[in-house]
Amino acid sequence: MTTSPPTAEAAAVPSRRELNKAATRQAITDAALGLLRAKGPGNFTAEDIAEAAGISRRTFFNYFSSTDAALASIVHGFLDIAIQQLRLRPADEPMLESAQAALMALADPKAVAPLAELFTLTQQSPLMSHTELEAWDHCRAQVFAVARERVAGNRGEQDDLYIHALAGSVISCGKAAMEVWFSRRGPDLSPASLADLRQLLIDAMALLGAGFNGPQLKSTPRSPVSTGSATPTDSRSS
Amino acid sequence: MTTSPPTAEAAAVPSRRELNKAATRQAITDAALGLLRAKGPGNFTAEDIAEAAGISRRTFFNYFSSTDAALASIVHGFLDIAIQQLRLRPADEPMLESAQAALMALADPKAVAPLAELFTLTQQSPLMSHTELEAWDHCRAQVFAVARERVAGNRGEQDDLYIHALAGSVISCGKAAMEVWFSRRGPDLSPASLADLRQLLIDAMALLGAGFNGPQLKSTPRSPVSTGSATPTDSRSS
DNA sequence: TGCAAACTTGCACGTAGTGTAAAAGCGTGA
DNA sequence: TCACGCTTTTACACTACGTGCAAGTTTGCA
Repeated sequence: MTTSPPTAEAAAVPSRRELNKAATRQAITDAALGLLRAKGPGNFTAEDIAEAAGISRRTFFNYFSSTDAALASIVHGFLDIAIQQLRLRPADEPMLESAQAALMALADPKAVAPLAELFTLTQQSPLMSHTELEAWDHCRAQVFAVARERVAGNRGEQDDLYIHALAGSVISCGKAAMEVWFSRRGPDLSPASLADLRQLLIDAMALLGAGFNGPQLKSTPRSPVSTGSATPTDSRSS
Repeated sequence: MTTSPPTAEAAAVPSRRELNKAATRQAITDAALGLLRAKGPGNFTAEDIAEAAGISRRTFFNYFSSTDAALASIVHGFLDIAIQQLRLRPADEPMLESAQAALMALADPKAVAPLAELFTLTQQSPLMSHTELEAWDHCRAQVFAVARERVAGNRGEQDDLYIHALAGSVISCGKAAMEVWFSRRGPDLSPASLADLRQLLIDAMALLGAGFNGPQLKSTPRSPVSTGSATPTDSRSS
């Protein structure tokens, strides 16, 4: 078994180089998060991260274009989970349902834990905004791509507005749910808190699907209002 | 006319200092835009801008935190027009209608001209993304503030999600309309093009109000579809 | 084993952004 | 008109960022 030939699927057996790169990348983000914990946002340099990760400053910049980017990779990893799930949904499913289903994967301790910590650590200062906004926008672009694939071939001209607006709104609502959840529960990752997050994500998508009619939601945090007819909650994927 | 006393309304007669500051600020953005025209994005430094504006490098940084920020002030000025209009709308009007009405002010040559040029000049390169995203997010925060004022006093707890999601979606849809318009018409500021923009903004809000039902809009660019029935015009908000 | 490609590293360079203190400009009252 | 405070501009110095480059080192493969 001397390294299976890279015939078609190269993702199967990662070569030594790829493993090293992945390990280094991980070491950098770990070091960055550690320094964030220890010194607080904005109180450490790229050189500090490199030193903590056991690499040179120059190598750090080979992996990330800035210290912010190193931390934002956590956000990227988080959002990629949702995108990954979104791509698995059937193409004929309504986008909002697909989005809601994909977002459910985010209410998982493994997924949110790094993000929750990052968020609580950077909450007090707007030093994160730059790259974090870009991460969300990158996710928006992914949703846009998925949405366009689904409508592709039809006309692809008149639907531009629809796709752009839909992708942006879905992201905004997902972001809104995350923000409300963070502001409510802080770093709480208990099952009850995660259930709350799940409900917020469902409610946010329901608001979007209902065109924001009615100035306020009447549902208490746990009430089964939202999904009733619109959402595909029946999939016992838990 | 020896400088009317600054009794209560100080905005009436701007002092010499304020005029100077405003002029300097304007000179900087003009210089930045000029350099962008001449050299292209990313091919000039903060010192270049300062020199072109007739000030020192240090003074430039007293006004803007980066070269991007100087250019993004154009975006800020553009979006502030909409926010200004939004605050003038009656408080009992449904948010989506207020938003649509406010957005109409953007389809004005005076307002969009700087933005259109900025956009065409930076379109080819992602060098703008950083600060431009922040400008839109700042606008989102303003919309959020307006929305919260309208619902204030009721409960202000359960509606957090509603307000966050609404503000974000409104911005996303406005942004989508602008993007589609730019990609369609480029720097075209003709009346027909502006009418197209107006229609796109209306359609975007209509999509939002209709919960993105129906995978695609059937309306041709000029058809009077939008406001007629699709929008959440049932004013008596539940 | 040896070669080619990929990766890391140190060095140097220009630029970004900020603190500080002196200089210039502005407002005001005598 | 002048002199006194406050604000703004400016020059200088300094740290950190981000990148090009030319070595050195590791990995893949024959």
